[in-house]
Amino acid sequence: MGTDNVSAGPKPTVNDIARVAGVSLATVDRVLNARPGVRSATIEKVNKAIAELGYVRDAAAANLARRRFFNLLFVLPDTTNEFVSNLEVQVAQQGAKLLHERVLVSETKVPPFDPQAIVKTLDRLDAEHIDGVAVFGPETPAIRDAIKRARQKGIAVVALVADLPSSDRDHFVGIDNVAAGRTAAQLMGRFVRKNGRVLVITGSRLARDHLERRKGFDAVMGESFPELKVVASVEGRDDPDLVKQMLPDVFAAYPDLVGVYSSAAGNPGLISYLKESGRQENLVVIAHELTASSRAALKSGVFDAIISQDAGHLVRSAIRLLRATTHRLPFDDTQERIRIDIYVRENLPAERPV
Amino acid sequence: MGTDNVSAGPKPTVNDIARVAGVSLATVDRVLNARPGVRSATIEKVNKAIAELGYVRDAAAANLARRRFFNLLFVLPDTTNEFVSNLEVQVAQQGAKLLHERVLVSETKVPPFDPQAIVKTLDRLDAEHIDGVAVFGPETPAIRDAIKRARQKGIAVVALVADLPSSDRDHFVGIDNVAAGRTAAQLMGRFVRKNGRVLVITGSRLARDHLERRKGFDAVMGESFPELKVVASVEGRDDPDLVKQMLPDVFAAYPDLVGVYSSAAGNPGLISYLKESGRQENLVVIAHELTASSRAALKSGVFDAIISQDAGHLVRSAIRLLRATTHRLPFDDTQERIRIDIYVRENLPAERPV
DNA sequence: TTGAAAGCGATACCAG
DNA sequence: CTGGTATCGCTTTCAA
Repeated sequence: MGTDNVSAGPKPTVNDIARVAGVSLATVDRVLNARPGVRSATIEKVNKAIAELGYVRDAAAANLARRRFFNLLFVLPDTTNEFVSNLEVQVAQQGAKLLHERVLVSETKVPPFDPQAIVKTLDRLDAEHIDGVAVFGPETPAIRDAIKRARQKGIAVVALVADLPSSDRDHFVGIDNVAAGRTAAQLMGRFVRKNGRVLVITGSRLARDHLERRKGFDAVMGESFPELKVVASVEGRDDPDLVKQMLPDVFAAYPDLVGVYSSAAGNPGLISYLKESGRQENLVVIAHELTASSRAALKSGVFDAIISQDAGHLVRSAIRLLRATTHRLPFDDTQERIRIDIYVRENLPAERPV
Repeated sequence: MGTDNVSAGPKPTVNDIARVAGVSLATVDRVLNARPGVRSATIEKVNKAIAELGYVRDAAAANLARRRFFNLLFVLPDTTNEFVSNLEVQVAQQGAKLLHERVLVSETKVPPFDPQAIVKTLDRLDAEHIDGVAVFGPETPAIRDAIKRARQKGIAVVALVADLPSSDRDHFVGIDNVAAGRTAAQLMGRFVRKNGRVLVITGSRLARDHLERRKGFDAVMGESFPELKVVASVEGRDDPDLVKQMLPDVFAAYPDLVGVYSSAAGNPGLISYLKESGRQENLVVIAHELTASSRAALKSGVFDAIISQDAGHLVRSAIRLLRATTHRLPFDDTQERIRIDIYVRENLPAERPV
C-alpha cells in the first residue's frame, strides 16, 4: 500500500548542507538567513549545496530554535462596521491560537479615510519588533511610499481586502473585487422579475475595493441585462446612519426601483430603511459581507443574496503569507486564493457558537 | 502597541511539569502519551501538574523529536469521476507538501458500491503503520462496524464527503448535504422564468450524500416553488454514459421541462446530451461539484449554477482533524466547516495553473 | 515503574 | 569572516 516509513529519502538538513559545502553549521545558517559576514565565494558554495540537495527549511525546528516570537501587526480602519469587527475577532482568535507556536499577532486601528494616520503607523514600525504587517487601507501615494519604506526595513507587508498594487506589497489577500461586482450583477439580473432601475450604494471614492465592485457590476449589467438601468450611486461612506438618511429621497426619485446593490458597508442603515418603509416586497437586494445583521436580513427575506469573503480565511491567509514571506517558505497559491462566496438563505453557515 | 516579546508568561513545558510533579521527563512523556508502565498514583500527580500549569503540547517540537512519520490513508471509491479525481489530486499535492512535516499521506481506491471492499481495507490496517484514515463510502452496517474496529485499534477515522454517523467516526468532513439540496432548489426556483417540471438526476440509493441532497431539494421546491413540479428522478449511478443514455426518454416524456438538478456525478453525460440535443436554451441547469467539465459548461451557458465543496479544503481539513485527533490537539471548528459554495459564471475562481 | 541522557533540525552566542 | 557548541521542547532508548 506504499505506506512504509522509509521512502521519500531522508530529507536534507542543515547538517547535510554543511557537509556538502564543506563549511560549518553556523555559516550555513548565515547564508540561509541572509545574515552579514560571509564571503560571497562561501555563499556561492553553500547555495550550490542547497540547490543540489533540494533543501527545504524545516519550519518547526526553526521556530523551536528561534527564541524570539514572530511578531505580526494588523492595521485596520477604526470604524465600528461589522465586517471590520469580524476581522478583529478573527485576528484575536487566530492570535490566541498562534501564541502556542511562538507567533504574536496584534492589531492597531487607525482613523479611516486618513492616509496620513496609516503612514505614521507604518513609519513608526521597527524591524526589531515587527516582522510583518497586514494593511487594510486606501491606495494613496503616501501610503504606497510608506509601504515601500517598511519593506526596505525588512518588514513583510500584505494588502488586506483592498489591494495596493502600486506599492510593492508582498501579497494581496482578498477577493477579486471586479469579479465580485460582476457576480452581484449576474444574480441581480437573474433574480429581478420585472424591468426597472437598480440602485447602487457605494462607500468611498478612495476605497479601491468599492470602485472595483462598482466597475464589475456596471459592466455585467450593461452586457447582459440592458433592460435594467443602473442609477447614479449613493455614496454612504460606510456609515449606516448616512445611508439611511439618504435613501428616502432616492426611492422617491425613482419609483421604479426593482433592485438595490449595497456594495460597501452600511448595511444596517439600508436594512432599517427597508423595514420601516415596507419597501422590501418586490425589491431584490444584494449586499456585501456576511455579518450578524446581513445574515438576519437574508433569513428574513429583506436581502436576497450576500456576496462575501470569509474573514477567518482572510486573516489566516494573511498570517500564512506573512510567515512564508519572512521565512522564505513556499506557499500554496490555491489555498490563499480568497473565494467570492455567495450566500442565499439555504446555504448560510451555522451561526457562530459564541 | 502591545507588541513586546515578553508577555503571555513563558508557556509551560514538559520540564515544568516534571519539576512540579516531582518526576522525570520520561515519566511525564509516558503520561502525556498514555504509554503503559506508570503507577496510577504517579499518573495522578502528573495530570494534576498539567492541569495546574495549563500545559499545551508543542506540536512542532513533538514532531521534531518523534522520528516516526505520521501516516494517513485516504480510502476513495475507484471511479474515474472528476470529483474523485480532484480529491486525488489534492491528496497527492497535500501529501507532497506535508512530507516536509513528517506526514505521509497515501491513498487507496476500492470498488464503488461494494461495502465489503471497504471493510476489508479497513480491517487490514494496523495501528503500527497507519495513524488515521479518511473514508469516502456508503453507509452500511458492515462498514460502520469496520470503522468501530479500526478506532478500537487506535486509528483515527473521519468520514469524507458522505457522513457515516452511526459508526463512531471521529469527525465528518464535508458539507451539509440537505442544505446543499435546499440551496440548489432556491436557485432553481429563482432562475426559472416559466412554470413547468424540474428533473432531478441522482446517483445511487446507497449514497447518503445523494439522498440528503434530494431530500433538501424536494423540501424547498415544495415549500417555496409549488408552481414547479419535481419529476421522478433518474438514477445515474454516477456514470456519464448511463446518464446520457437515459435522458432522451425522459425529455421526451416531459416536454415541459424547465429545469434540471444534477445532484450526483455524471455531469459529462448530461452536458453532452444537452449540447447534442440543443436543449440548453430556456432550461435552467444546476449541478454539483466544480470540475473541468462543469466549469466549461458554466462558462458556455449550458449550466446556470454549480453547487460545490472545495476539494482542497476537504482534504486539508481531513488531514488536520486526523492529526488533531491522534495528537489530542484542539482544532478550529469554524475552519473545519466546509462551505456550500455557489458558483455562477462570474465568480468562478481562476483556472488551476497546472 | 522510573530516570538519565542522547538526539531531532535549526538558531545564536562566543571564540578564534 | 568562520567554527564550535549550548539550547529550544519533546521523544526515545537504555539502565537502574
